[in-house]
Amino acid sequence: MAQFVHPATKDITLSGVLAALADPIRLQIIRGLLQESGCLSCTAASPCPTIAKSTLSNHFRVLREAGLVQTSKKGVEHQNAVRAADIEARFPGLLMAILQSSVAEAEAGAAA
Amino acid sequence: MAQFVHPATKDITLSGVLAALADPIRLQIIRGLLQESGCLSCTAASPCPTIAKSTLSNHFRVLREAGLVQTSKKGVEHQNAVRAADIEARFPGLLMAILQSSVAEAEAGAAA
DNA sequence: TCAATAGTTCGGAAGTATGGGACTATTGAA
DNA sequence: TTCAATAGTCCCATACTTCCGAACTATTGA
Repeated sequence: MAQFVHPATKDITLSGVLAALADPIRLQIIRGLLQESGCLSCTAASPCPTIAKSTLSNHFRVLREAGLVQTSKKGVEHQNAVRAADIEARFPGLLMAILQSSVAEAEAGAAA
Repeated sequence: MAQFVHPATKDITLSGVLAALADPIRLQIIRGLLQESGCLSCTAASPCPTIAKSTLSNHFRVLREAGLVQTSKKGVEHQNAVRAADIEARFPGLLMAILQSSVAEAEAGAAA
């Protein structure tokens, strides 16, 4: 297993990023990671405890392959961090706009 | 068939928008529509002539249901327009950020 | 060495995309 | 009115992805 395959910054695709963030669970994972200033284990980053481990593992694989998170093995856990700087370098403003939209949507939903 | 069902502005979801734009073909359709200042027929908006009509129709259905385009019947054709103002009202800056990222990606690809 | 914990991988069920062909609706000509 | 042409949609079969449970691997600690 060793280390995971992460795409280079230049290999991050817009479609990949959008597809990864189109899933509400994955978007929440990213939001959670950013709130905790990065570095959470997979289960700690799960937005909802009923999700099966295998499903969660799959979500993290998608996020890794999209270039959104960097995973490194640390003992028995995996440390996950958002590659915010890489995303910003490749697609300036994109991640911020999506996260702000996510907040806007949550607020509108709460107000309704 | 009459008119199509378009979601209200407040019913546009972030996941729906991201999922719709995660497909490169649909993203190109949106870019094409915006370049032509809206209003293109379905086949005219197709980025590539080899796509089957049924597939194209399906892409437009996804875009409509996501709230990204407004389709109205005009004679034998369908007029498609991007709901830029609605998207901007619901998710300020989002569409612009995605489109700019799309341009950035195309330029980086061309430079490589 | 054995148990516990954190993730990954495998396999089946359910949902989703693609494209071919048939269908509907409008237009224009005979 | 009737017929052909054109623009899209609907239906179906095939192929691919997603989700979850179960089995597996790797690390830690007793």
